Amino acid sequence: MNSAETETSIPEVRTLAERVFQQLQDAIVRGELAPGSKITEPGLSRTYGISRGPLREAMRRLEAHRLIERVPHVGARVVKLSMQELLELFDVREALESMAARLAAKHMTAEEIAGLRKLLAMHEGQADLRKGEAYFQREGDLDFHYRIVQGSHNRMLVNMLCDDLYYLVRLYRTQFSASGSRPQRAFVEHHRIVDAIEAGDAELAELLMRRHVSASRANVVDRYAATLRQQAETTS
Amino acid sequence: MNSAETETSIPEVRTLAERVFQQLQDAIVRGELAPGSKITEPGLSRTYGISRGPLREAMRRLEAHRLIERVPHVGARVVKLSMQELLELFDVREALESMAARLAAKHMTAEEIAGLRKLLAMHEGQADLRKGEAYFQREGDLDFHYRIVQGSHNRMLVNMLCDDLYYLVRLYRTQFSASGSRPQRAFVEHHRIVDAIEAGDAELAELLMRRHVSASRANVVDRYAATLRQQAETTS
DNA sequence: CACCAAATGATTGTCGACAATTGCCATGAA
DNA sequence: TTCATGGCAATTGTCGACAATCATTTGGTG
Repeated sequence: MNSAETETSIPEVRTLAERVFQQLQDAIVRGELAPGSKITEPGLSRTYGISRGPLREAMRRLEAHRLIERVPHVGARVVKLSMQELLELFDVREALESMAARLAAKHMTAEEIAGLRKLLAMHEGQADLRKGEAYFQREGDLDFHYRIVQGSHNRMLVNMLCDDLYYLVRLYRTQFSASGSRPQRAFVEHHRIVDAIEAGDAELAELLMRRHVSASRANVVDRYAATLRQQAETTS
Repeated sequence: MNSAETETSIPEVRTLAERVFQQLQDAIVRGELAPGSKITEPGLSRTYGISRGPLREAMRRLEAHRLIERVPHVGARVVKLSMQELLELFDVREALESMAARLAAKHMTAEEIAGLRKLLAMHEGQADLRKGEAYFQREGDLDFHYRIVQGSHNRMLVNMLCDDLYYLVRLYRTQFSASGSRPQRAFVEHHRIVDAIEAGDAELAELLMRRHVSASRANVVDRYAATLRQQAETTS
């Protein structure tokens, strides 16, 4: 929610390790740290001007969030993502987010639903202005899913999806540089999901969210296949 | 799989932090560390005879696994579990394990299915010998679910359920001291799930696993209500 | 020329100490 | 008696240094 533009001006976070963790997380998600690149403790220690103690703590947290991979006595490297792992992530999201939609239909308050409608209206306005520009749509899509998850009022689910998996989702988007596409389709699906939630139809909300994520997965598969085809043409 | 009985004889784990992490994890899950009790770094440092460095690393991992809760500059304490959080855990398990069953029906090999059948047969043999003794059944139940998850061949799912959530499940079992009960019912459901997996019926396997976890959740709710009633009688 | 082995360099794991922040307790005033 | 305030002790956060481990390179040998 609150943008993380305040770099080093105000020590919003209490501890050094927390701050460097957020900085590293941002750097990885934005692609500033190349995927698969080896990151070394003394190097980052010099870069961020802190000791290795808090840095190790930050790296531990990055590992827990699956943003880096560590092997004892060898080192850590930014996670290198394969297509298979991306599909695995989609399966997990399908399971978790459909459950979130079901719970949201039960527990979401009227105010939350109203905010959701307002969000969708704003997204469509932006989409009308800039067709094709997918960036805002992508962030908006993420924001939509984010709110549904929070509407489940299940803290464990919220932690899993919003604190752990969504950074991975954003990472996949930057690394595969695959836009969301599916421009209008997704909007309609979003509206239908909100309709089901507003009607308190948990089963329907769950089913629609499931199809929504599944369609997104299928879209990624198609785009990936197209990319492979294009690469084959370029090579030949 | 491989029992963790080798305490300190062979340094099976390479790093000290890893070892003390497993020890602490075991101590928490077994209830040796009281839930909600404050754990202090110098105290554990003296107890396990290691420095605070690796100990902090172990505590970070425990925090990532949701076994302890930390607040900066204040300290850490063993997670204190409420009924609401237990129910939230069940919802997450229902979503994740039903997806695991669906994927298992698609990807499980013949050998894995055969091993699953063998496991069920062994469980029933044990159950015949000691009716009411729920411990082995509980561990066996956990083992059954464990294998289904692994049968999904989805590494992300396996990590989430087997490396993160199952320690929480075991912790809830020890802290609420609620046995599995549902003695025969669960066995039948397990068999039906394997039947669906063997038939390659992903939809059915998913549905059955979903009902299975949901029924287990309802059972926990009933037992909890009974406990509350009993406490009310004792107090009055 | 290819392959194996030891040494080297760097990186990770571990440790003890210092500084900063927090919570608690005693003391004093209203 | 109760509340606020100050100081004190304990714990956490951070740092630099040492030891253990691994990857690489260089030298030697078949």
